[in-house]
Amino acid sequence: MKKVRVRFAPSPTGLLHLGGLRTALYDYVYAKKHKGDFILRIEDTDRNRFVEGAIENLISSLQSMGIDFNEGPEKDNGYGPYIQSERLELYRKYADQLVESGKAYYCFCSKERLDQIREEQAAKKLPIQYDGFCKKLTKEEVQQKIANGEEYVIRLNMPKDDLFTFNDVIRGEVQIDSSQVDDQVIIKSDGFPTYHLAAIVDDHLMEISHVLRGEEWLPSTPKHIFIYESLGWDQPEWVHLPLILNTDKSKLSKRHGDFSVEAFVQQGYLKEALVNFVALLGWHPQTDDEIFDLDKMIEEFSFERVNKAGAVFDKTKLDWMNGLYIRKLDLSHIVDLAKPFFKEAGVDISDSTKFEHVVSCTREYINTLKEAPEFAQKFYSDPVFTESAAELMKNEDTKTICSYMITKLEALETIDAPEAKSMLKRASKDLKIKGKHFFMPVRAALIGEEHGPDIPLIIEILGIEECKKRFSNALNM
RNA sequence: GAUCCCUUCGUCUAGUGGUUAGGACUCAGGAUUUUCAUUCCUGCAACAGGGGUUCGACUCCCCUAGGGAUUGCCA
Repeated sequence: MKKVRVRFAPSPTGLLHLGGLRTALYDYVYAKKHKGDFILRIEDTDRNRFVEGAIENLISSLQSMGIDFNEGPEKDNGYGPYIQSERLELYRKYADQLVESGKAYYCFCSKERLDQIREEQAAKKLPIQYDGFCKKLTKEEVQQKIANGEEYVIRLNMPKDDLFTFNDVIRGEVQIDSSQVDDQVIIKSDGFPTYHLAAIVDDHLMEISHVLRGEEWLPSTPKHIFIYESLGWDQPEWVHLPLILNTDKSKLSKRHGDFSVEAFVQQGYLKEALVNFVALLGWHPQTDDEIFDLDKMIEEFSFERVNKAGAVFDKTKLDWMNGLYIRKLDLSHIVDLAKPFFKEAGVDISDSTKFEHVVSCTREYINTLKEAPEFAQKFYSDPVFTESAAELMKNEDTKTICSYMITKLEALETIDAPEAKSMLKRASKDLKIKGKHFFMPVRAALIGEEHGPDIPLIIEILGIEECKKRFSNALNM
């Protein structure tokens, strides 16, 4: 069997988005599973859409998700360069070869003419295609026009009465009548190739075994097959992945919000959750397990378990899963990840022992790291009282409890949660105030809310001095 | 308009001729907890429709409908 070599080939036109992440993920786990190579190739053949810094961002986003490519820019394994704009001669060479063999031809049609024929075809409700006008040009005429400096493109000379039948790993046999396939431009007037030529040339030269790409490429696959055949090359396996959709079922796009990996990370989503969640959009392991890491996915991944239908991206479930990981992963790891969010919120977290306690407590309540500072605000600044908590403070019992607590705390040097717990127990007994009539006022006095974390834990986090301060403040309300 | 792809709870999905159609998220109820959150339990909720094939269809075939993608000198 041919060595597995798969590639993720994004265009540097922006940030890595969820769809790209999933494609890269499937590429990666498939390569890993079959001890193959995972190649990153940059498809920057559209100079107009190139975004400065996008290549670097794509690479860092991938790495931040734990997806490493073992071949690509800066990691040449003999198949480079891996950036298409550095491979222009190659595309030109094969385009010439296609022209030579009659599988492609020069076209000098103006944009105006193209627009016009499209308009006419639309009016007549015909398929919209190039009409082959320049196909009849003789070699001499072509030479003459080029010599005159006329702008040109090179188009594929698609057969018109053929049936393209190919096998898609996900969908099975797909048939497309060649009359439906346009004479696609493969070399643009600026001399750059289009995707259709560049991707095929590179996939062949880089010995790609499986082409994983979005389903939107399915209709143009005949063009690609035609190039393979015309050049006498063997086709790779076609693996068209189902689309990730917006809630309205349209292809996930920027118009509906920012679905970049970077944005999710900034919103406090964990790579474990993002990867896990996105993997499930179109793929499912054999078991009912939904929580898994990259290693387990490598073990279990197969194309047979990839779905055909598009998957709607549902943030609610991502939130749940993210919360799960926030609670499940090592505390120290979550503490590190939470730091930037607190810093950004302007919280002084220099007391690392306290901060660790705060995070340990806070993570039980949140689904994204971004929510953490707001929840933890009660541990770092004076409590903001809810209306009902403030009401509680006026209660006589509350005053009694607070004074009692202050006295008891004064006798202590340090306190931890178990000690606090027994102190509270004694207090409740001594004061003969029980259950929520005792605990609610205490919590309210300490954090300004009736509901929230375990009181002993709050006391431990706050420390003796802060507790005393808050109890006496409560006394004066 | 044309071509192609797709169609199980609201959403992600399991299911490959015989199942009480399973799981997860959401939602509702309950248990635990001084409270909230977590956790656990229970519940609500689906095979797009119509024809076949078959002793038997969610599963196979056809049609219809719906959705999506493509239809660029973007990828």
